Amino acid sequence: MALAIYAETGFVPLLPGAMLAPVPQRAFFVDSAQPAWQAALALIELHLPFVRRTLRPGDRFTRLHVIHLGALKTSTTAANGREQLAGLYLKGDWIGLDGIASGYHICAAHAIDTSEVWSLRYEVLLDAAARAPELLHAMHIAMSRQCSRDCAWRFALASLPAEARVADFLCSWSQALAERAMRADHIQLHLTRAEIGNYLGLALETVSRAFSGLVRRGLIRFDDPGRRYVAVPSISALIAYVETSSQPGALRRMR
Amino acid sequence: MALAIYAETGFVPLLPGAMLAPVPQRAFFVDSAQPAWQAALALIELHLPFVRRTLRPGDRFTRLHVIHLGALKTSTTAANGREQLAGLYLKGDWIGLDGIASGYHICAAHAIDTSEVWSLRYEVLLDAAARAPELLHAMHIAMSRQCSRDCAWRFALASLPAEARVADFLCSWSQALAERAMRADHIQLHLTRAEIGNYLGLALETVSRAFSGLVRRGLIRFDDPGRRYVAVPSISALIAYVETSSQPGALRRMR
DNA sequence: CGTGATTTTGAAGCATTTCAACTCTGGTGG
DNA sequence: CCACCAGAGTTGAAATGCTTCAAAATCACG
Repeated sequence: MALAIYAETGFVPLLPGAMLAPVPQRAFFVDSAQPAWQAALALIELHLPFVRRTLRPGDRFTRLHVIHLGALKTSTTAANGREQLAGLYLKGDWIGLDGIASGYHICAAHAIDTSEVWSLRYEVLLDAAARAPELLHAMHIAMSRQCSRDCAWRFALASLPAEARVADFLCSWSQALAERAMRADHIQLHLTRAEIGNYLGLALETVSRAFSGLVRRGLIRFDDPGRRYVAVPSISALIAYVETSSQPGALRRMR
Repeated sequence: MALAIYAETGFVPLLPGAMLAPVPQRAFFVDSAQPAWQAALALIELHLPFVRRTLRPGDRFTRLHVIHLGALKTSTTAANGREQLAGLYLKGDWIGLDGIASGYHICAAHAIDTSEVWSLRYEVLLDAAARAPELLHAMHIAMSRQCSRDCAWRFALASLPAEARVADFLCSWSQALAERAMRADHIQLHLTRAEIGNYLGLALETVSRAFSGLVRRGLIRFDDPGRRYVAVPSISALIAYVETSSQPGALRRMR
């Protein structure tokens, strides 16, 4: 795992209108070899002790978890009882990071496919990190990715119409599969239309119509009767569709 | 800073439908004394070296930043040039965490009020963290809070109608001020209606109408002619309004 | 081969966006 | 000091997109 380091330390007063600039510079570590999810799993296996356990539906516990296999969803339950899907997670993703700040987990996690999770105690992880800084960095990458993902998702939710939002959802999913060297052109939705709608802020009927629309455009295909296995003939076409759809109502001259 | 530690380490296979349960148990550290933002600033001051610098509007750089004073906004720019507000940050918040994973920053930060930022190199932070684990924990708390906040915001965006979404925005802002021992009943919006709309996924006219509606309900007041200083007579009333509004379209029986 | 859950589709209703006109604020220069 | 102007905010009316309600089709499961 080759690492390059950039950036310096500074103490910076800002005036209104000042700007901390974005993209093209590189910052922090740049991982040029192994994918992040794989590195995290390898490091954990190397440095941390495990206790093998079985979790059956209905069991409950609270810890920091790294997905070794399968797929999970997280959800929050609001005061009024409304449930809200918070995220979808695959191999190498970390779950439970939201609990560090408050001492309580905000989200519950549900397996949506046969899964295996490595469950860690936070302070054991920190101990191990003292001996293996890469392990710590792996955790930071996981948290950072989470933030980035949320950021991208926010963009979709705030600026895309229904059909493009569903398309974007599929693109993200496909990309997540590709990063894990899994088939990215066949997506198995382990979720109902209602759950997808909940996740995307749409009514389930709207999700259904969006799928139908995408099929009509030839951007996706359903090969199974249950309509839960999405085939994506051309991911780039799907991405292009999302991008053209984000033009409208482009929030005229902001700022 | 008294800390309590819970949870153990385990290795957990999951079946579909299995669940990593949520709330009521405590997890990880529970900070029972100093507020998180204050602890972070104190720890940094104690353990890290600073270089004093001035950043003028238009200057640009990329690093990890902790806000010592003021208010910043972050935004992303999509491929098609559309700008999207990503977040608002106050004293003690960390900016730039999104850059750890990819080596690139996804967001640009703009000061929306006179601000002072402490700028750190990630690897210097890690070095210092080896000697002062609390410092590391402070950073983890910051990242974790970021995730939690995004999660709550996602809820608002996906499930609240326009007027309640604006109300929720004000509630969050007010709460952020309260956590920092600042006046929480007078909010200075350093943002235009267009920016607020962009942030909340609404047209600027809708934001304006929502404000008018909230004034009509007596939930807020504008005391200035510019209509940028919001007075909130009763925060609890505002919160209550948000909660009653999240009932409808409650996404009938999900799952 | 029913039964219940999930998905699809249609039509009506509603919230939000869009388009457009107008007001107000704050800054600039005559 | 006042007139003017650009930017920001408000408000109305029409258009649109999404939700809701309703019903039918399909699938999964015992």
